[in-house]
Amino acid sequence: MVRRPLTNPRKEASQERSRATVDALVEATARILVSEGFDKASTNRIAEVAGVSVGSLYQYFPSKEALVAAVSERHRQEIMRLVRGELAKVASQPIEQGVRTLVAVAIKSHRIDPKLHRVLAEQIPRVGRLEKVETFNGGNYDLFRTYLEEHRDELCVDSLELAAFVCVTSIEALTHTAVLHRPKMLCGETAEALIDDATRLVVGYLKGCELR
Amino acid sequence: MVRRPLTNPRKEASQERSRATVDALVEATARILVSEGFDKASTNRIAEVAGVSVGSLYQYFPSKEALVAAVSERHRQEIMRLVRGELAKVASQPIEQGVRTLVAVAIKSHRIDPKLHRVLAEQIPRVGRLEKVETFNGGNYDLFRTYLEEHRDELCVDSLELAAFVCVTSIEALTHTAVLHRPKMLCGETAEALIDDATRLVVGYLKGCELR
DNA sequence: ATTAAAAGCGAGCAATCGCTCACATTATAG
DNA sequence: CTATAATGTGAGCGATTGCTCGCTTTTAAT
Repeated sequence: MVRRPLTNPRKEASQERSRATVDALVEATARILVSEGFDKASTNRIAEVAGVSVGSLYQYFPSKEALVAAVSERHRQEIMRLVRGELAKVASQPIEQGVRTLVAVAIKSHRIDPKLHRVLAEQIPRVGRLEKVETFNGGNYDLFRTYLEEHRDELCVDSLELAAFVCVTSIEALTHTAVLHRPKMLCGETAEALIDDATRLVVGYLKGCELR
Repeated sequence: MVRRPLTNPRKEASQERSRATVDALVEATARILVSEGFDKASTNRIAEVAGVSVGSLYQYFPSKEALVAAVSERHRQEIMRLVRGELAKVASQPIEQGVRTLVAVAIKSHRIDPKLHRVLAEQIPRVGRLEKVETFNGGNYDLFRTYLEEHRDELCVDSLELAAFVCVTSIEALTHTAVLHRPKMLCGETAEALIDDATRLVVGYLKGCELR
């Protein structure tokens, strides 16, 4: 059996020209996802918008899924960069203030590219290699867990593992749902009310021992 | 301009035979969604599995979307029926016990048909007439809000509206994520720990005044 | 028995999709 | 300059999709 010479191999971009092509493709995919939706993001259309040929597209991305995954990954990393930075700042602050900052940054992270965030959350079928796109929190659990460990003495919970899950999941859900489905909730003083309550929810849980 | 005689009109099933056809179609759609995924759920395949012809399918459902929407709606109503029933039982119980029961029922509701629930949550592109599928909580906010109103004196929150949002969103996210992405968390005593913590999270928020 | 409406059928059309491949162009090395 | 690799091209294939329409069968009413 003979290996086909050089047909399939999806290459890694090495020269500068090809790097630009790859960037254009990812960027075009993101733009189409936002402006036309997932259905309309066909490989032909992506290539057209990117200003390259379909052939070139398939030199760097083995499938349409791979392109969407690249867009999703880029977005996830932007969010992680923001969260990581903010978490470093509040590392030494007490729980009360730290959590409040994190709630604020959670909202902020949903505003990096809200339209893309929405499409990624609502229109992408999590299947095949898109299965692990899941939530954008993968690494956030560990980050927050580490933060909690450094404040162990302030806390009143049995398991930091479980606590991190409860806090991150709740904050993510509250901010995600608010931004996507309750836009009014983030206008004017209502936004403050949400941040207040979300903070109280989480801090009360982390510090309150009186119950059980 | 002449109206086409009887071509498009997607009819409401009136005779008994056609009712069976409609049921078979919805059931087939659900089965395919679960066993083969959204992509494979083509109208031709749905009709084949249902044991009817594509023509019959289009007599009752104007599009593939409509079929998926019907499946989603059926699932949503099953959940609502469960929640509504349980909420009636705890209506007169104190917050502490009521919330605990509701957390339990939230988990239970995710187990009505977990595989279908997962497909509906992860693979269905929320677009067109599927846009309002959203979460399965639409009516739950109001239900829970009513419950809170009847226990106003036990609570320590500014806005019941906001409180209902915070509680329902958190409980839904915690149970949803646990069932779908943390199956181990619901085995043995870990399940109790999650229920304990989720309850403490919500109750502490609803009753705790000491903070701010 | 006659008739008309209701329900069911399925071959097949038009459109689209993801993707390939034979070829052209551009860059790099000797 | 020449050779070779890297990069880019786009017509178009094969498969699939959502859906239509002319037709048959079943049911209910007269």
